[in-house]
Amino acid sequence: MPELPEVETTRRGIAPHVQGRRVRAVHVRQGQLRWPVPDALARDLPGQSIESVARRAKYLLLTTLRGTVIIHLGMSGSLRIVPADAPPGPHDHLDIVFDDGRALRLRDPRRFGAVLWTRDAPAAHPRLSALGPEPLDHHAFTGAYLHGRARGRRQSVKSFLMDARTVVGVGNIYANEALFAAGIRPTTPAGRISLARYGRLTAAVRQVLREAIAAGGTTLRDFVASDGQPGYFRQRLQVYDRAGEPCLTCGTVLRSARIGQRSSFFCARCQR
DNA sequence: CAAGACTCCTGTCAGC
DNA sequence: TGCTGACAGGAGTCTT
Repeated sequence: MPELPEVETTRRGIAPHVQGRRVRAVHVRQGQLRWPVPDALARDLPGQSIESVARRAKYLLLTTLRGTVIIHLGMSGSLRIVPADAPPGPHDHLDIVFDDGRALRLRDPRRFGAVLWTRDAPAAHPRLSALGPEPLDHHAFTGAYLHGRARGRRQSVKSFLMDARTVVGVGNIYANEALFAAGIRPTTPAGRISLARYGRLTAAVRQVLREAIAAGGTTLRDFVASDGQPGYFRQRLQVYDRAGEPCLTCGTVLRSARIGQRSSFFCARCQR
């Protein structure tokens, strides 16, 4: 169930096997994902070469000269490179088969993911057009940006940070971790946080995401990279899923709370 | 308008 | 052992 680091890990894993390859066929075994897989995918993609494998927010973009495949992994999706004749498992919904006899295979038990196809510029696609800045873009994602956007908002800073219109890619794990790293209580109204603290928050978000990417992401249950390997950031989590355990900074017992229907974890001493 | 609840789906786990 | 309910890394859509 990927956030930005897991999607980026997936992107880096599949890119060398996919880039420059020509698509031979598209096999859709279960087309009822978040949205129906469009018929145009299997019609237009075969014969095309993959020019690049990019990421915008948590979307993967496989670009060709004729259009772009847009893939979202939802909560439970993963992509693997497999021999095209490998028998699919029960949740292996879609294969993109390449000219080297291998395939990019999407597995997604919960089917919250999506595979879309657009012939226009992907940035203009309705799913991508209203997204906020990339968190690793330090020109766009600044303390001043967050502070200005939060003005007058009573929403909790955690929900504000997880809203893709504010900034993309920060899901539940990394929102919890970044707020801990910045020393900010997740329940604080977004509009009541100073410019200086937002500066610290943007730095914390970038730091946490960079470290998680370097560790290959976080595996809680079923996330695997395209080579089947889990991510190793779990052992570095400071607060996520650690309610009742001691804070690794000060020893205070960590607390949990429900914020916007999402589990939240914090240290009442380190985060104020 | 902003903010919160609800929804999609399957798997897993705690508690009885 | 088996059943039930809560919950899970997302995010679009609906309601208040």
